[in-house]
Amino acid sequence: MLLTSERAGLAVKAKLFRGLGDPSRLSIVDALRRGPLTVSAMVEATGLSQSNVSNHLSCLRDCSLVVAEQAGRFVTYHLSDDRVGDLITTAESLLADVARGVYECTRYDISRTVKPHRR
Amino acid sequence: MLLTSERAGLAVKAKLFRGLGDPSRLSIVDALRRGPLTVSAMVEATGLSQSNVSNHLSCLRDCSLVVAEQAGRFVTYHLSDDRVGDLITTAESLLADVARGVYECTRYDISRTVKPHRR
DNA sequence: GCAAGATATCACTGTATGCTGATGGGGTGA
DNA sequence: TCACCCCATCAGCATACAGTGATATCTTGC
Repeated sequence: MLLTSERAGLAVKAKLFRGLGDPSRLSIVDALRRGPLTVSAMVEATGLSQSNVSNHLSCLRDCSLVVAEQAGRFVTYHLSDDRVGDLITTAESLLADVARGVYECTRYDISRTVKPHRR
Repeated sequence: MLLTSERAGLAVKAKLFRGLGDPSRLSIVDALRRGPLTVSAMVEATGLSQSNVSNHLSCLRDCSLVVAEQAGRFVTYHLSDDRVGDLITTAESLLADVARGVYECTRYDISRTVKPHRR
């Protein structure tokens, strides 16, 4: 049986993974792997609505996965730590071998991709 | 704007992270890092209900994150790939530095830990 | 000061998904 | 073959959470 401290540790780890476990958020983090971006650049890059991107950024910022820097009217975001990108890299490597299995996993809605905002 | 192929890639990656993004599933995977376990051993280790563990295993199995082996009445599970454990290790390393931020992230319900099954 | 642009916030809604309890199925030993 | 484990499956329920649209906040240039 798990100890309370173990439970808490697991919860935090799960939250970290969950932070990356949404297609929209992941697309944001993924875009930031190539370098810092402003919010509007991310809106452009991901095709998500501005409020949606901003909401996700709020979450990622609270979680210390990204860091914001105000520059005039613009706010530039970058990844807080190289290991955030490392997680994605490792995931890609793993998926190169087991992607089919993950793709066919029916527990999560397979149609759920990054949904571009109309307009 | 994202291409369709990029969208699909992101969706699969997100699903992988999401697989690890639930405290109950993560507790199962985490337990398996120390070696193969039967379902009943996982029920014992995590404190989750049998059906709950089995449901999560079904998902993890479909996603090729764990592998099942029948041995008599028992079914033994082990991680499909070392990189699954690597993801958790990297996450732990990262969290050693930014855990407070993740912990305080309010977008996800902070009270959501591994919920032991009564009885 | 004011208009315009960039970003953040908020309430609301629909839906995905985690948990449960009951049941089914398959293997095993007596 | 029959009782007993071990595990899988399924329907139902409750709820967390992603997306939207409207609005607020902040900055800059005029």
